Formats: sequence, C-alpha cells, structure tokens
Amino acid sequence: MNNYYSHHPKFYVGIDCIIFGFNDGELNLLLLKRNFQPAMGEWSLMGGFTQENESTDDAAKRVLHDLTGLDNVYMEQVGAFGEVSRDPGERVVSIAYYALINIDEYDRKLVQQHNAFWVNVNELPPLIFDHSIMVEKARKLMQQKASTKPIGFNLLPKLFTLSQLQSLYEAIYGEEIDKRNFRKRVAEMDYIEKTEKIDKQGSKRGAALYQFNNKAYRKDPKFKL
Amino acid sequence: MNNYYSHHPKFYVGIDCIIFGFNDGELNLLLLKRNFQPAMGEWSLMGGFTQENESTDDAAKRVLHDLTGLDNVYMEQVGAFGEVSRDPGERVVSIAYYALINIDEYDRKLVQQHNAFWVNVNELPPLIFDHSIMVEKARKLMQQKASTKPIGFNLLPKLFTLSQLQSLYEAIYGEEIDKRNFRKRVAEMDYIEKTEKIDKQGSKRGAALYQFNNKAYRKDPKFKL
DNA sequence: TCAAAAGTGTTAAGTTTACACCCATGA
DNA sequence: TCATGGGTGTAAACTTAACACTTTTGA
Repeated sequence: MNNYYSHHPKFYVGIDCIIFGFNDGELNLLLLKRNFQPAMGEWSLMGGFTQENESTDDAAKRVLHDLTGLDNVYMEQVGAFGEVSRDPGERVVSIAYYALINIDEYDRKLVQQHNAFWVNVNELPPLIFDHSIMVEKARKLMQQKASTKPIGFNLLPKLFTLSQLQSLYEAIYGEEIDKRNFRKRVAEMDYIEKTEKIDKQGSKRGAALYQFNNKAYRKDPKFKL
Repeated sequence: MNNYYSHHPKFYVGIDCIIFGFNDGELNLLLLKRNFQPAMGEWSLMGGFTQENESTDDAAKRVLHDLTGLDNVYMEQVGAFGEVSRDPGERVVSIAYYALINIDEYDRKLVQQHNAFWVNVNELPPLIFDHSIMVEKARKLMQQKASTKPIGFNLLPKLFTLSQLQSLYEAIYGEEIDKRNFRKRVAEMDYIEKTEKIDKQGSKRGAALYQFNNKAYRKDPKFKL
C-alpha cells in the first residue's frame, strides 16, 4: 500500500437528502424536527455519514432508506458543500442529494420515529447549517431537470390524471400553466399513455387515468416532461 | 468540543480541476502528463487535497493557482465523486471544479514545471481514475451554463472580434452557427459593446473589436451568451 | 339544479432558421 | 487582381401564448 497522500488531512463526509414529495397540489419536503444532537429541536434535512465500504451515492441511498424504507428511488447529486465552519461542531464536507418519492409509498412508522414531517416548499422553516442553501440549489436543479427529462413521474402514483400532472408541474415551476396548451403538449408525448381506467376521487365527472411508459420514452428523441 | 460524529470514518477530500482554454478556434483542456506518483507517466487533471483551514472552493482556487498562477478565475463546482475504489491506492472522495481561463494570461513556467499541456477537448487521451467522467460532466455543465449565462467571455481576451466569439460558441456547442443569425443576436445584447478599435491580425480587411460589459449585463433581465 | 372539475381548437405573436452577396485589404 | 475573412437583411417555418365554452355527475 502506498502512502502518497498521508500528509493530507481527512474529513467526515456527510450526506444530506432533500426529499421531495407531491400531495394535494403541493410540493413538499420531508424535514426532521431533530430529536437528537447536535442542534436538537431545530429543523434539518435527513443526513448521515459516508462509511468506509460504500460510495457516496450508496450512502445517500442508505440514508434515504433509513428514513423512508424505500429503495430504487430517483436521486441526483446536488453537489458538495465544503465551507470550513458549515457545521459549527466539527469539520464536515457534506454532499447533498435530492430524491423524488411517491408520497403514497413511504414507511410512515420510520418517518414518525425520526420525527420527520412533510413541509410545503414555499413555507420552509429556517434550517440548520447550510441546509437552506442546499434546498435552494436542489430546487433549481430539479426544476431544470424536470424541464428536459421525465422525472416528474417519480412524484406521482403509477396512474394519474392530467389535472394531477399539470398541478405537479405548476408546483415544480412555481407558475400556472394554461390547461389547453398543457394537454396539447401531453397529447404529443406518446410515452404518456391514456388508460381505460377512470379516477372518481378527484371529481364528480371522473377523469381519465394516464401512465408513463418509460420504454416508449427512451426511443423518443425529443424531451420535455 | 462535542464528538457526536466520532464513530464515523474520515476521508481524504481531493480536488480536481477541469481547466478550459480557447485558442485558434479550439477548446482545450490543461492536462498533466504526470511526472509524480501515483500513476506517473499517465494523463490526469490537475488535482490536490483539501486542507484543514480552507473550504473546498478555496482549495480549488489554490490548486488552480498552483498550476497557472491565476487568481479570480471563473470556477464552478462539477460535483463530488465518491466511488469506493475510484482511486485504487487510497479512498479519496474528490470534488471536481471547472475553470475558464484566458489562454493568454497564465504562467507558462509553472505549467511547464508541472508538465502540463493544452489538449483539444475532442482529442483527449485516456485519463487516470474517473477523470474522464469528470471531464464529460464538466463539459455538459459548462455548455449548459454558457447557453444561459455570459461565461464565455472568461475564455476570451478583453477585446475580441465577432468571429472569435462565434468560433468560441461553435467550439462550446460542438456545432456550426449561422454567421448572420449569430451577429443579429449579438447586436441585440447591449452588454456586448463595439469599440473603436480594429483587429488587424485576423484578416486583411480588419475586424471591429468588441468588449463584454458586465454592468450592462446585470441589469438585463434576458440572458443567452 | 347547481357547483366543480373534465375536456376540447383556433388564431395571433414571437422566435428560429435558412439563405447569398458585396466589401476592404494585403500579398 | 485575387484570395481571405468581414459585414449585412428578408422571408418562411415553426413554436408559443392567449383565450371560453360545453360536459358530466354527485350532492
């Protein structure tokens, strides 16, 4: 074993997760009201530390799994946060990831144990350390990605109505979308497939349920949604 | 001092720099033909390690300065690279940054000492570890950024001709641009200012020299270039 | 019967693309 | 005088944005 690097210092490599969920027309984040030290009682992202035997991507998956019980979740790295005193207790270089989860599927017991709550992205409390900066960067990145890749479907159930899809994108972009223009665009995307099923919850009349067909998408040279 | 984290492992936090330069219509990277261990003799990015007293952003600036002698350079973080065996010798979590430098201004002696060379981005040799992946990600990110923010000017001298500007963007996007459409767009951007000066190097006739006015830009609600 | 969400096309405005010739100059 | 890069405008194609009414049905 060489030791070319041994005169350099080592650091904790933290992981912080910005967990997006969508419910009732609102984009939410899953945040901890910390019932542990440090910064007990304050709001923060779910976090953890990279271990010897795992990549940082795997660490992020583990941290997400520990809170939600979920695997195979869509995650993207937001970036590394390396200010010297970002964590006032110890030097920690943290890597932030965002995750898009289907709000129907997570493990509610685990979330309760961690004292975690869904909070509307437009009504976030102050967060510890640089977590608010991480959230801002994650939102921009996710918004950007959602405008060119079909990642939004990760936030919806397998079957969804066009109204749900529209209100999701309105929440992501933070602006209203014209219903007819929206539906016209969706109609051109043959990887968004109308099913025979009808949703009766959302309205008296009932709305057609659609599904995202990932195979059909991959062949498509265009993007958007 | 608390020790909430003390049961977690620590890691080297590496820094790797993707250094872009533009010369004679070509987009180039400044790469090391390594004259030191590990991986002596192979090609790599310029790198270093985060120290106790510096943020990762500062470490990146230092690493860039050590090679080029330059300060106040445009840099952006590309992301963290945390695969367990990405460096086969030791566990290193590395953070990649890209930099845009004016190819006229760097310190040639320092570059020579480091055995570094400008290599066309389209003719890159194999690089050590995951450096080729870093480069790919940096190129995409830079291209993306260049399409919405006026970062390209960092790669040009203060005064430049429209032909230079066009060939720069052709190199960044990897595709040809129509001359008349390009100039029409530039004419609409009042933060790209025509000067009285004339360049006589590039052509017999001479071409008007332009400059980027950053103050004019900041007021402008539009973007592009 | 009425409130509430579902569903449906057309036109105008704006943006993007394609395209060809004359100009000035140094060699 | 001619080869080289500098400089210039218009029309067609395409994309985006604006806009209002009818349908269904459960309460």
